[in-house]
Amino acid sequence: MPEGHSIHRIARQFRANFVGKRVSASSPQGRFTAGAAELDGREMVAASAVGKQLFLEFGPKADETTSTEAPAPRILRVHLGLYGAWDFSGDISVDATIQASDGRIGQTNQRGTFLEDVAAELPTDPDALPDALPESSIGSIGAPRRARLRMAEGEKSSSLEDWPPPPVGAVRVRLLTEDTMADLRGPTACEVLDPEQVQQALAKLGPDPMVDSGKAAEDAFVKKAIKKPTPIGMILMDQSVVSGIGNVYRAELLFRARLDPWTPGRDVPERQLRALWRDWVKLLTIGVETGQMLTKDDLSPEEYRRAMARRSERHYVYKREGEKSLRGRGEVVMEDMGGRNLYWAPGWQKRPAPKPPAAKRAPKTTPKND
DNA sequence: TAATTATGACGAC
DNA sequence: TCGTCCTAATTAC
Repeated sequence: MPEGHSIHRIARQFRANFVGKRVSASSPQGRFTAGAAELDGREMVAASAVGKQLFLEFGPKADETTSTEAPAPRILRVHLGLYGAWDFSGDISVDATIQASDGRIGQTNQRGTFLEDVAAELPTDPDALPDALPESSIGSIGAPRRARLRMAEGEKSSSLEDWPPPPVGAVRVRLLTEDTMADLRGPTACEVLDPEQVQQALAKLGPDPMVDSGKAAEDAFVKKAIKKPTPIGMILMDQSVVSGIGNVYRAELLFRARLDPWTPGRDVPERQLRALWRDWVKLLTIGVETGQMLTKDDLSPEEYRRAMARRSERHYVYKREGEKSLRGRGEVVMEDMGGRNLYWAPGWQKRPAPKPPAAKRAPKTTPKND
């Protein structure tokens, strides 16, 4: 689930429902007891995402405010890895456009109740998505899990006395305020850092369109990618080159760019690298606003409705091996690239001609043939 | 009930 | 290039 768009949505959720509140931190699973104790009782003062990493900043402990030294903020850094997830419950302030485990599309209300009838109000024009979604969608959770549905169903019989709900499964960290709760399961990274360590973590990351906007960000991506001998399909997954792209967005970006994933970065024309960055900006924006990795953009209203209902209908090539109905854009194959499944359409995605070796003094006219 | 799978990243050779 | 870590849902048996 978690490519870059999910993490930005999770950060939004924390900003909406946790920042500015005092937090009780615990580790029901027991694997993060010391870290939780260090955060327990602090106020969450900021929440942000860079690429696939989440940073939750906490203020000083109560007894630190009297200390002569400047109180050190503590930052919880979380990386969800392949299957980590945050589950929110309580007075979660936003309504999220979500897809339930059974494929239904709808929204959640403040206590996670699944509401189906709002699906009809969704815009049918994919290009209109980022601007057309109602304001209430901001701050929603990431992809829902069955657990959220159970929670929603349980709401009917539950009462306020059940608060907080008992942890279900292996909860690494539970963050609890008076009226909201966040449970973290299965992260690949979860640690408490000081500000300097945060800077070190950030320094390893390439630009993230949600954080680094404008030409400087695009240039930073191009500058790194254009000199690498590595296949562009690997480069897009390299978080030190560009942040937030995972296996789905990688495959879809390259299909949309008509670019052979095996093309070495240094053989990709600069204008095509710039186009890749701009398409990433577009796809990430849609992802953050909708919570879905919607990577097709030539859909009829009917196709759009189907894409919202079925994940497989949202992508051109990801997990579409054997797919032949690409409207003349070839057939999808699956290959291994660096230990990950790569999906692409060889008939459609081309390798640009390698650049001619750079001459010492580039002649203005066409060089003569020897 | 067991095996498989996953939208990730790291470290040992 | 491997193996490893972490969890839950899905699929196979």
